[in-house]
Amino acid sequence: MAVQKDFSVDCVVFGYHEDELKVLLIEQRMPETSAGKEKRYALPGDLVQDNEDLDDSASRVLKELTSVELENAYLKQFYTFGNPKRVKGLRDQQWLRSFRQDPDARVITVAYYSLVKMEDYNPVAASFASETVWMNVDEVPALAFDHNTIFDKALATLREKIKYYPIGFHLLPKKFTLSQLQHLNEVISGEELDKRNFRRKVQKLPYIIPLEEKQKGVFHKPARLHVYDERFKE
Amino acid sequence: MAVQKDFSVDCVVFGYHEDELKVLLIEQRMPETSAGKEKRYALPGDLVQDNEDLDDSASRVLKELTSVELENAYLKQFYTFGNPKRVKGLRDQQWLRSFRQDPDARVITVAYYSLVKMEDYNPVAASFASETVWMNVDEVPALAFDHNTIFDKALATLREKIKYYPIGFHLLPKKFTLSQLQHLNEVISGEELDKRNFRRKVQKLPYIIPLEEKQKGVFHKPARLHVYDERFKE
DNA sequence: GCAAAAGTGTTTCCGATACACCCATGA
DNA sequence: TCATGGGTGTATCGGAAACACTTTTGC
Repeated sequence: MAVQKDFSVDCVVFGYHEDELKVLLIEQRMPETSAGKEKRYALPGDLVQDNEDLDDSASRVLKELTSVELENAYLKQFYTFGNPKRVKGLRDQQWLRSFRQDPDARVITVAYYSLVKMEDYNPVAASFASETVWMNVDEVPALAFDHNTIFDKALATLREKIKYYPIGFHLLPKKFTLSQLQHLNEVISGEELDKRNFRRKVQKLPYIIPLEEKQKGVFHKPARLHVYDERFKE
Repeated sequence: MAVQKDFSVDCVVFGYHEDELKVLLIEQRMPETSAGKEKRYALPGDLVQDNEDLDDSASRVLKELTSVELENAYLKQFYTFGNPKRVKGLRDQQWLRSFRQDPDARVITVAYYSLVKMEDYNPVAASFASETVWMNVDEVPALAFDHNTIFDKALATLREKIKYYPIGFHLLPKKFTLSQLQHLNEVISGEELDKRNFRRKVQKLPYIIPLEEKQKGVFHKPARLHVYDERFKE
């Protein structure tokens, strides 16, 4: 008899807060009988349901996490992981035996990455997790299954993509200042940018729209706000 | 009882010959009882075997097609297709019922694209296909399953990638002329390039090595040959 | 000698870089 | 009034683009 097979999706959800790039992790609830009781984190994900398309499955995972309708979330498939041993670790097996119908199934997972505006976002614990946290991307601990591999590839993909395409906006509030945008770019690319050159270049872009509105309640000269013209959404 | 599931890989194999970009298709052998008897083409692909990694599966498909050891073939995963209806067309079902154990299984397919040197390549009919052909990418007919969607995305991915990364070499003979390289770039990108500017730029690249050798037996001034330094392989 | 493609330099333009000071606000 | 980040202009450099003629070979 052939090995039982299953499909899942996993989502690498990026956010940005206080000049730091974050990723959303769930704390994996371990079974009572489990040996190690320390916390363990995983990427949010789930089995693909019968008759459910892959993109819909990823959207559902995201939606269940936030209990918010994220009508326009940026969510892209980026890679599929199918190593036959990817769910065969000891603790992975313990978890699967408690929470999955077919713990011995071979599971390949289609991975998505998502960029969200953290302030719109209110993640809640899903049924199979006890807690969600935003973790600094530099401080991601050892994760369940092959999720470190998935996360690393997601981050590399994001960095690669942002070199050529202006997708960073999805991480910022609707109205943002040019400094916020610059810091975001610096954090993701890891390079410092010259303020004047950056502003000149950005202001030339057709999809960055300056508003008349200014920041309020700040401790210094208030910055002009800008919006991203969503019609350019890739 | 849940729907039976299966994984497959499909390969979009690109080649280049006489200034035209080609794709390798297999003629799908239809069952005797089949209604329509006309030819139908499909991308090469197969089910992923138990305990076989995805990349290995794609390599195997490529190798079976050519019966040649392609030690260094350029072969990259690019997208996964999992629409629940993707194998539910009438002719698709006829084919599956004749050639697959679980014709009703839901199959998601991990798609790869490959760049090969056509002159090294000697594709043979695999057991499930009667013939293979190199088809001009502009003349690809209606294919089996969702293979037109897969092909379109592969071509888009190739065009996108080649904008920034020098992967075209994998399509050319080991020793090539700068004109061949220029034409290749023009065909893939769809844009004409200035000869002098192109040559200046290319000669500055560290991974294009000029040889002392020249073309022979041509009807005009023989061009200098160049090689791609494989150490730069992406 | 002619057809066919190879090969070669210079000028112009534009975007990328480097760099330092004044401004508006809340405390 | 001061601390904080916001906002601005110019000169230089280097790569990108435009452009036409001579060379080598086989026939």
